[in-house]
Amino acid sequence: MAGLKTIFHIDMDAFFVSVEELFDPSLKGKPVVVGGQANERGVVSAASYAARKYGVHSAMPLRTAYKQCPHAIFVDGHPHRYREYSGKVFEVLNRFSPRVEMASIDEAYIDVTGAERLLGPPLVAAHALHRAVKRDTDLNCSIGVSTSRLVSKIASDQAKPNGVLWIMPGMEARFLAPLDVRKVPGVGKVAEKNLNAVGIRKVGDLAALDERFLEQHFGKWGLALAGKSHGLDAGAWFHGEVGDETDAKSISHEHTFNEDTADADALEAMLARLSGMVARRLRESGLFARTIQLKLRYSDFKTYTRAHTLDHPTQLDIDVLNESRRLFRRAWTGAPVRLLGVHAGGLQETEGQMNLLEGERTERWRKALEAVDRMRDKFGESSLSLGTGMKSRFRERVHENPASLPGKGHRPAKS
DNA sequence: TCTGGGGTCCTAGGACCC
DNA sequence: TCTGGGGTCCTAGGACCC
Repeated sequence: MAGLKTIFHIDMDAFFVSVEELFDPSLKGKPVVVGGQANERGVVSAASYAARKYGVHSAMPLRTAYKQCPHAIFVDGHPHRYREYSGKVFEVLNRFSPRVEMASIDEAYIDVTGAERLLGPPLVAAHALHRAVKRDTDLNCSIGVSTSRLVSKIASDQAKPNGVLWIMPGMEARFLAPLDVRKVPGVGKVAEKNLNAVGIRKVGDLAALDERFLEQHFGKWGLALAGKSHGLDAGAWFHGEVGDETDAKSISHEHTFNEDTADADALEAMLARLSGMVARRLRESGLFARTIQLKLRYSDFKTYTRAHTLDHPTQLDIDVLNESRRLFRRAWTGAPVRLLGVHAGGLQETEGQMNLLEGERTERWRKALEAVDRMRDKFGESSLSLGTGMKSRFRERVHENPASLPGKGHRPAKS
């Protein structure tokens, strides 16, 4: 048994709904749909168990959810609330092990290998954690315990709602065998169909196959799938120790219009807003983007992306906007647009080589924009805007002299 | 059914280089 | 003449996850 790990996967039950219930207890026990109003463009972010009885589930269009369950209560999402409670969950987990990894806002892994003397046997420790989460956050979760991330994640899913499931070392394959292949993380609708087409329905069917067969049919992905069917962390799932920091690979923002629009001014104003949001997050995380990508979706849902790699990586609104606007003007057919997106990739921590003039220009802009960021923090997102969406007199001033933006010496008194 | 928003990873072709 | 082989970067698209 030496070398075996003990990994917990903690998954919050109906997380967004449960947080909303804390703020409005009258929602408890009722069919609740979080994500938007019944007649809005959008999808279900989370559905209460009462709503799930009517076939409502996450990712379902809101209008469909309304048809399935007209008496459901539709609630707008509150991301800041979910982040706050996600932080509370993290604090509880962190008391049990320093090796914590929030895999998303509502799920986490912790590695408790070697903590048996401190926490007791795996199942005892898991139950203690389950109680601690409930006591400190007033939220239910489910916990899977095993020797791998993969099996623990599948186990927490099987334990729902509000349960704990331990798959003892050596029992992994037997636990997985009767489950549908769709339960394996990484197997979605398309992969499920492709696997079914060659007669594979259960994880046990996968495990019984020669892995060379899977590699021949499905390539690298198939080989990783063979490993997963035996309970191993394989492929992209095999990422180092629990809690290892990984650098962000991209930053993006996108917006779906309430109604499709072919109004060039409105589209470019949105492009300016999205570019500003992306650039701001680049500055906040101290990153520079090498590649800017535009995303364009038309009424028929056909989606196009156009990317360009810059000579000099940037974190400035003006550069992100200039590039995304150039890509937009080249790509847009003039037809009504459903969605616009701006994406920054090829992220790095320095801006690299630059000549003196460019360096000075960049530095002036960076300082000005940091001042704008601070202003927005104080007075709200709409207090200042740059680029297309900006009031024209303000735009002139900025273009002539970025240093004249509110900043040092011009800062209004503290409120 | 009429399909959000923020991500990650993978594939595949062409350019370009040695 | 009639076509190499690998490596890396760029771009576009798609599956998948929460």
